[in-house]
Order: sequence, then C-alpha cells, then structure tokens
Amino acid sequence: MYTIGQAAKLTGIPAETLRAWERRYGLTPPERTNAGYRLYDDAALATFREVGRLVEAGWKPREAVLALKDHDVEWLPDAREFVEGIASGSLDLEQATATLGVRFAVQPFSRVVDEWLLPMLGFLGEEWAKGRISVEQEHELAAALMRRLGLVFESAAVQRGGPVILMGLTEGNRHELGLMAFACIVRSAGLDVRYLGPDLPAEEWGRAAKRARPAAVVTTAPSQADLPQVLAVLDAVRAIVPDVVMCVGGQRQYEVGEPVIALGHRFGEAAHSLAQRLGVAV
Amino acid sequence: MYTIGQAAKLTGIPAETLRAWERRYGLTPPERTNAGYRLYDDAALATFREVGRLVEAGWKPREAVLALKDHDVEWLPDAREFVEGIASGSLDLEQATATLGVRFAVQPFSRVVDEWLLPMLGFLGEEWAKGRISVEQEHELAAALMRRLGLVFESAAVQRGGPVILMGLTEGNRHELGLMAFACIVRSAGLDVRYLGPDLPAEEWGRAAKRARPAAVVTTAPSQADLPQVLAVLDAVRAIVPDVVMCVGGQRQYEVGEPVIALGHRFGEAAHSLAQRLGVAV
DNA sequence: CAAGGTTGGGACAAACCTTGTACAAAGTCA
DNA sequence: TGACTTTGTACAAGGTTTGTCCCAACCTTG
Repeated sequence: MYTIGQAAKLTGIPAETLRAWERRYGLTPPERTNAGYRLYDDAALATFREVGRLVEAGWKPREAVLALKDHDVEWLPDAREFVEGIASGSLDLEQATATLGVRFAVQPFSRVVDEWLLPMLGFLGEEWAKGRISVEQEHELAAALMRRLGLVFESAAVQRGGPVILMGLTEGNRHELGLMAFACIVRSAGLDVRYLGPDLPAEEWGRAAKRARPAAVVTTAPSQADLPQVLAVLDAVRAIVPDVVMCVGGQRQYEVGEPVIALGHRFGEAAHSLAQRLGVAV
Repeated sequence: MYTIGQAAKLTGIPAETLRAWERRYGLTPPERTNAGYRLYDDAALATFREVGRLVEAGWKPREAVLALKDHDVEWLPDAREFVEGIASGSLDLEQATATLGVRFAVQPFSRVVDEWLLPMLGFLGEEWAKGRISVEQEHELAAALMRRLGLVFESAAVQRGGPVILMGLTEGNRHELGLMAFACIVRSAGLDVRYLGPDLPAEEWGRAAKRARPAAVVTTAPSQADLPQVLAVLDAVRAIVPDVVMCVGGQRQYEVGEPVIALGHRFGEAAHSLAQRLGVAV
C-alpha cells in the first residue's frame, strides 16, 4: 500500500492532480488509515497510469476517467483468463470487446496485438482443440473482434499514391483475425492496404493484382493445407507483377520457403520491416 | 466520446471547419455535455473523415453532405451506377464507401438500407451472374461494407436486460451484408442483438440458444439450398426455447412457411414489427 | 519535540469550448 | 467583366475545465 506521495512518485502524476481526479470524477476512492491518510494499492496505481496515458494522448481527464470506469481495466484480463472466460461462459463479450477499444486507445495498437491478441488467438486454438470452446462461441468472438479491428482499420489515415499492398486469405482459409490485425498496423503506418477478405482462389488474386498493381502481397498459412495455396497465389500474382514482394504469416509461415518472406510473430516489427522493404518511411 | 479538439486532431480537419459544417449543412449534430460541449463518437469521426475524403477528391462540401441528404435524389439509379462503377473498375472503393457513410450520417439508417443498400446488393448479384463482377471485387466490396456496418453496429447503444435476439447465417451461407444491416437497425432500436456470424451449423445454433436464451432468432435464406438449413436451425433452437420467434430474410424467405416469419424486403418496418412482437417499445 | 507528509477546500491562470460575426480567396453565373 | 455565393479561417466576448498552488490543521516518524 502506498501513500499519496509515493503514488505520485511512482506514477509521475502530481499528488494534487490525483486528489483533484478523485474529488472531481470520483476516481478510485482509496482506503484510508484511521487518521484519514489515503492508501493506494497496485491496481489503483495501474489505473492512474492508464488515465495518465490517455490524458497524454489528448483525452480530457473527465472522458478518460469515465471511459476507464465504464470498461474497468480489471475487466480485460490477460489473454489466458480471457479465453478461460469464454470457455466457461462467464465473460460478457460485449463489455470485454468494448474494453478492448479503450485498450487500443491506452496502448500502442501493435503492442496490444503482439502482447494480447495473438497470444489470445493461440490459447483459443488450444481450447478449441480440446473441445472446450464451441464453434458458435468462436464465431461470435471472431465477428466481434473483426468489428473492433474494422474500427481501427477505418480510422487509420491512408496516403494514396504510395505502394499498394494486397492482403487477403487463400482459398479455404477463413481465419481473418490475425491478418486483419496486421492490416490495421500496416495501414496505421500510412500505407495503402487493400483488404480482399477470406477464401480467395489463386486466379482471383491474379485478377486483383491486375487491378491494383501491388508492390507487396500478404497472406497467411495457419495450416499445412494452406501451403500449396500460398504458392499458387505467388505464381498468379507474379504473372502480373513479376517483382512483387510476398509475405506470409500464420503458424506454418516458415514452411513456405523462398522467395516468400515469413513475417514472424511480432506484427509491430513485421510491419516495420515490410515498410522498409518497400522503401517507405514510417 | 471525443471533444471537438480531439475530433479535429484525429480526423485532421480543423475544429472551426467541423463547426462550420455542422452549422451550414447540419452534419451530425453531436451530443452535448451539460455545459454544452460537443461530444462525438466513432461513427461521427468516420463521417468527418469520409466528408474530408470526398472534399479532397474534388467534391464540394455542400454537395458531399446536402446532395446526399436531399429528398429529390434518385436512389435507385445511384445504386445502379455504383455497381456499374465497380464492374468497370472506374470506381474508387474508398470514395464509394465514403458516400455511403455520409448517407448513414444524414439519413435515417434504415432508409439508406431499404432504398440504397438492398437494391445495390440486388444489382450486384445480377452483374455477378452475368460475369461482369469478379469474385475478388465482390469480396473486397463486401469486406469494406462489413467494416462500415460494423462501425454502426458498435456505436449503437444497447440496453442489456431486455429480450435477446440471435442473428447469424446457416451452414453454407456466407452472405452477411443483408443480415448485418438488419442487425444494425434492430440494435439501434436498443435491442440486445447477438451476432453470431456466417456459416453456422444447426447444432451450433442449439448451443448458442442454450447460452443466450433468445426471445427471437433471425437468419436469411438467399438461395433454395438454404431452406432445409433454416428449418434445421428452427428445430435446434426450439428444442431449447420452445416458444422462440424465428424470422427469416433473403430472396427465398417466403418459401420457408409457418411458423417462420418472413421479414419482407423493407428492413425498417421489419425491425419495427419484430420489436412489437417482442413487446418492446421503440 | 521537530521535521516533513497529508488533509480538505478555496482560488486562479491557462487551456479549451461556446456562439456569433466577419472576411478574404476562390468559384459561379449572367 | 462584375455581382453573387461558397468556404475555410479568424476573432471577440464569455463560459467551463483542469492542473497547480496555498493554507491551517492534523498525522507520522525519528
């Protein structure tokens, strides 16, 4: 437990400000000693830091506090707890995804993806394999997350005129979430991403390439069955744009081999290196 | 929620300009705080970006907003032109969805769906049948429209505690757009819609019903092949909730028959009558 | 006990937002 | 061409929000 001065030192927010936040917006009324001294716990400090980050990002403190109160930080548990909540049915999906929106505002998007979304998808796959998550649960979650990511995608500013990047899934592949997250990151960096959607046959990739003349093409290979599809897409696109850069993500990305580039499992860095390869400053 | 300064920073449009647009064209009168401060949500920000995009592309702001709002605008030719533009490749998808977004902001959402989106989907199907629209074009458009509708879905206020409505597509059916538009309308009316996504087998509908205890279930039957699936879903859900209300949309909705309710092709009215049937005031 | 931290509340300047009016640059039209 | 409209931006006067400061009284620690 910390007194207000210690809390101020640890969070970097002046004690007067912490008191003002409590007085004005009712932010985390702390426990008190017998004499009336405030005593904060670690959760309170975490909340202060979250509010601080939002304020630093330009939010009005009132709005920041309200947002964090509505979607209590405690409510977005770590990835494993989240999946556990889905499996047991104890998680309110509506509230959890709304909280994710606040998360996106508090932390850099790519960090949330690398440290939360991708691990979460991994756990989800495990639990699904064990039969602890039903198809309909997985569907509903995927749809909700796609909407959240779509919000980020739409709010990213694009600079037209630069190199075009085509993203989509190969025939038979419908696992959109990872790719969409990557698309959001790349688009947030200002690149012109064209998102084609799931389950697209190789010849359609050729048509898309003819229309868009992409500098790069990104897809994923979550299972072994996707590998030949990825190569087919490579052929189809290369027939139109011979020197196109092709990148691939997903569990089996390293099994595709030259000249396809594996993106790795850290999307922030992957997006960065993709931008560099295309000669675009980020 | 964002203040006007925040909105200006996030959209890149000066606050004075946002106020001028509101004053001159009535663009998205926002909520206000007690003190009169404007508060914008994500959908409003999307609209601003869309108008900005149109202005950047050479539209006049007045036309970008008012022309899309005026009553004497012919909707159907416009939807046809839209599809024509997609087919010929002369239409910029970003710009096209931008006009749709502005319409959502200045017209009742259900009217835009009834008079523009649904006819447009009809034309799109026709051209697709004629081979004038490729699969990848249709995919990319569908993904973009789903993102835009998802934005509406997410920014619609929900009142938990009321009757739950389950929406999704039956096994093999992946035509999400119509259903998603309907989901947006119903959710905007304050009802608790759970959107399950496409391609869900009947037994999974049963599982979802066990979790959510829905008062109503909505799906679509765009082709004849979907009819048996719809009946299978009805059986599966009724095994859990015997007196559930089941509604169906899509081209073949009238061929399902009792006790399934056909929604008709005017979603505004359909949503209204669904709400009435559930005893909810809208 | 002394020194330093904490309590509440009031006060205040800076930053932000409000409405209304004004104006220059650019476009439109007869 | 000249008159008129449109549009982005600017400014003034006034209200709101917010970080910070002050202060007398109280608490904790050495």
